[in-house]
Amino acid sequence: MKIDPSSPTDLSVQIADAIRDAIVSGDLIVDERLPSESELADQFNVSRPTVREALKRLGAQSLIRTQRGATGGAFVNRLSYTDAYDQQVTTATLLLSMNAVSFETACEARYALERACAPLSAQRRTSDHIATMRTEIFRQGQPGLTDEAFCASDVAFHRALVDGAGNPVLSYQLAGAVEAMQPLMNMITFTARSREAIIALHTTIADAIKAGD
Amino acid sequence: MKIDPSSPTDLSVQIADAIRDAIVSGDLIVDERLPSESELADQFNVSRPTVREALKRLGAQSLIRTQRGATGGAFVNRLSYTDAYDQQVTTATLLLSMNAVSFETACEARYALERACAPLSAQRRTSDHIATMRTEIFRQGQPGLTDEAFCASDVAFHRALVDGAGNPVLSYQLAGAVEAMQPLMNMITFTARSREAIIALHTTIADAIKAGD
DNA sequence: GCGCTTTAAATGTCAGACTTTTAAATGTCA
DNA sequence: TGACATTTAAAAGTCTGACATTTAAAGCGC
Repeated sequence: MKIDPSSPTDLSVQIADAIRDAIVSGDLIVDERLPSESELADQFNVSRPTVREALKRLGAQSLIRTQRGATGGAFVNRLSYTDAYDQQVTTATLLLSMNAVSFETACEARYALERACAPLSAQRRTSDHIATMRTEIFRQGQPGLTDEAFCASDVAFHRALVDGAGNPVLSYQLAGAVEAMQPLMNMITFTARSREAIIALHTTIADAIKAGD
Repeated sequence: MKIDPSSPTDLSVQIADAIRDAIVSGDLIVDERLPSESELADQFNVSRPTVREALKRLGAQSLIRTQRGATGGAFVNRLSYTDAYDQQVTTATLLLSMNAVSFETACEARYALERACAPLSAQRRTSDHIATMRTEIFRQGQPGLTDEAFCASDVAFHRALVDGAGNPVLSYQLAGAVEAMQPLMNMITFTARSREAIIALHTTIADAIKAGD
């Protein structure tokens, strides 16, 4: 692992990239302990704060975790499904809220992805998933429900549908599309009529999934 | 924006979260300049290195960019599609390489996602997409092609298929599944027979897309 | 009015010290 | 001997203050 002090790129970025590459390429394996900050500073011939900034970058990407104390240090992190999921949701939310993609595009993507999940979900869903879907449909039919609560319930319904497919990669992908759309959907006012239409659609879907179709 | 100095959580993490929330919630808008590091240090009542570590975290997530010089500083970043795409690929690659999800699961997800894209792609693909697909199929049929090159061509084929759908969100989602699988696929040896089967499948797909079906 | 120089503001980097946390080594007592 | 308390050392977390570098704008001379 080498860096170029004369490069215009920040040293902390170079160091972070060097360590990241070592992790991705497998030179550093999961749960392995990195040298201490002082040792890294010596290795790269930079100061400790610079090393720390690099480590913070890696920490932000969940590539490492740090522990204080005698046996502490920075450890290569096993990227958990939950971490990846959170990152995905944050990224997708920003993409939408900053208008990098339009609401319509996201809607279309969500619909297409759900169509892809439905057959798998029909095969594998447990009774829990069906129950969740039914509960949410019932909730959506309650009078006096705020638009915001209606949206939240809608998201919960779709998540149950996707989770039913039993494929974490799909759940993870759709999480971005579904959850990221929530803030935008909260700005929409649903009429009683449109709510009815949505509930009817949900009911049809739930029935089909239950029937294994 | 407030932090709790008595909390066990690192101050730099608290600060990063506070600023991130301000961005996501819209309190800080795109291209807005954050206060200088010294000012932030005063506001949060911490030292400048601590603020810097927080900013590095945000920079790693592409939430801000920094500029040096007189009018420099940290600016709220418009998350570009490209940035999100790169992050997605990195995350997905790690998920797979660290065995958080199995190769089979990823394959299934890829297949399901592609089925979702195919109808859209059939409608919207340009002749460029078709041409790319044909080129890659031809390349795959070349004798003497290494397994690695065969994989790369396979990835290119699938990317053309997805891009044909003209939906950046779908392209972005599938990018993770497709590109992340490449390193694992590179470890597979393809027999002449299995290559033939794959090429035949690709040809069928390309024909169907071209026919608008 | 154009172009060069100066200057100030901001980030990037460094050095060294101190604080806090944590676990292991050591010591003490029943 | 064994369980518990104490000490100690290692490491991250934080702070202070300084200097280097970059960059754009203000100032100046022609």
